[in-house]
Amino acid sequence: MTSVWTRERRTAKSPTLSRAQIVRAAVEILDAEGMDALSMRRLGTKLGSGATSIYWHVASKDELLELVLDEVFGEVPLPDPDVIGWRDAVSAFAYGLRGALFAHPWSTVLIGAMPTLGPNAMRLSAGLLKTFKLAGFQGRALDQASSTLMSYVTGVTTPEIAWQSIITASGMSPQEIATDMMRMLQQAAGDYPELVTSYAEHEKLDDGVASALNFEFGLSCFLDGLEARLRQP
Amino acid sequence: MTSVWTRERRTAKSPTLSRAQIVRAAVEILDAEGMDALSMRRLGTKLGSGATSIYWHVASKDELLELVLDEVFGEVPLPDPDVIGWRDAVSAFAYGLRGALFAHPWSTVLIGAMPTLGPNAMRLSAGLLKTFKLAGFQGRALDQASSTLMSYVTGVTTPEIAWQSIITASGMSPQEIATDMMRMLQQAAGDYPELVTSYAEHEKLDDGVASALNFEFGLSCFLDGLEARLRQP
DNA sequence: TCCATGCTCGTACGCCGTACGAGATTATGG
DNA sequence: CCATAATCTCGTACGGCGTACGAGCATGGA
Repeated sequence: MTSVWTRERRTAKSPTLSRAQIVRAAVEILDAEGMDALSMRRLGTKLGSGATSIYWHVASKDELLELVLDEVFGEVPLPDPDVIGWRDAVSAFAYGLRGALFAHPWSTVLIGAMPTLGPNAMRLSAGLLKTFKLAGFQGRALDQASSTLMSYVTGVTTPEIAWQSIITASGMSPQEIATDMMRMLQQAAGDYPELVTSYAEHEKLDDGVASALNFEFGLSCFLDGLEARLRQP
Repeated sequence: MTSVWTRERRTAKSPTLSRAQIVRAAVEILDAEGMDALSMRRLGTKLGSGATSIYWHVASKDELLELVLDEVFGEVPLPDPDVIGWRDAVSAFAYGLRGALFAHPWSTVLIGAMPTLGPNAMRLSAGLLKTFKLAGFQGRALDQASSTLMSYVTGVTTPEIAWQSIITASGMSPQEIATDMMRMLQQAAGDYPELVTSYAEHEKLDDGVASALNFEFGLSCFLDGLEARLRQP
């Protein structure tokens, strides 16, 4: 079979181990030490059980990762468009999703590697769909608007997180990084001047601030485009 | 050190093995059999050399993967905005990138996992920057427009590819898949009706067509938003 | 001829995911 | 209250992984 979500659950009511516990422990390890640190043995140890005991509750490590990813989606709040209007609701949702991904930086690599079909992911999709429907979208455009928005958020957040992870993992000072970057720009064939100025532009800001501005920029462009489409379909 | 791109190259002029060969062979394995099939031993065998010989040319498997990812970016054509205008150039670029990612479906998981700082990635960034500059963007907006566009393409392509990979990997008929999907939608708590109708909508089209329409939709929304921003900055 | 340098590769280490089946625990129903 | 079945745990083992290490080989300059 192909995914946790497309097969019936195991009955499972055990005192010592449960899916929920396993998933929670896995998230803790991931948050604390990242993907490489998560092994079934390690997880077993953390749960105070044998490594292979986990396999009764979960078919494989991949399946566990699907569960764990859906857990991240579970943290995303779903604002009510009836209260704050569709555009603010979409925007708030986007920021919420972005926040959840940042809170669990390992999640972005999972998104590319497996289906996002879990109940929490579906809750989000349904909520977003409802929001866009309220805005006035219908038919194919409705579907497209909501799936595009989701993809935009993950797409733009992914490299931000990758970038940040590299920096914190390398433990280098901003200055050292800048030196390396310059060396690289120089040695790149062609010596693109646009990139240098663009990088310099970037460096004037704190990384977090630059990220946020970037996110806001793309999001509002996209929403503007959507809104225009709403006026003349 | 943190990335292949931030350290000086090894001199390397060998008759029997070279970076280029290694990378090419790796891409072939990946294209033919996917990420899981790529191991250093396997790659060594394919190259007719010892597995560990590779390690003179490449510091680690991660580094190899960085090289391999940049190879994908190398396949993306960079249209000339002076000839076809900025908007068409951006659009053509977006489709080109999308095509390259589809041609190497393993590439999307790499994007989330490592820096994209290679010479080919930089060539693309620089070209895009030049295009947007010609369109009239400047300062921070210039940088934002181009990085957002890049992220949009990867973000929207990633789940499409993931979805497609799952389907082809499972080897199930479309009918079986539909059944599974319905089962899943039913068992999801709440039984979201929006999702069912949205899924039904989707099912009327060929998967490839639906993907393409979706991509075009988001892209043109985004470009509309950009264009509006160009008129009143 | 000898040596420095560039390059290959066999071996080995410590991990990994997980198949398997024997055992422990709990629930059932006679 | 016991027997049997279902549920759940886990030690062992297998094959494969990335790669550290150092001995070996080729080559070209002194």
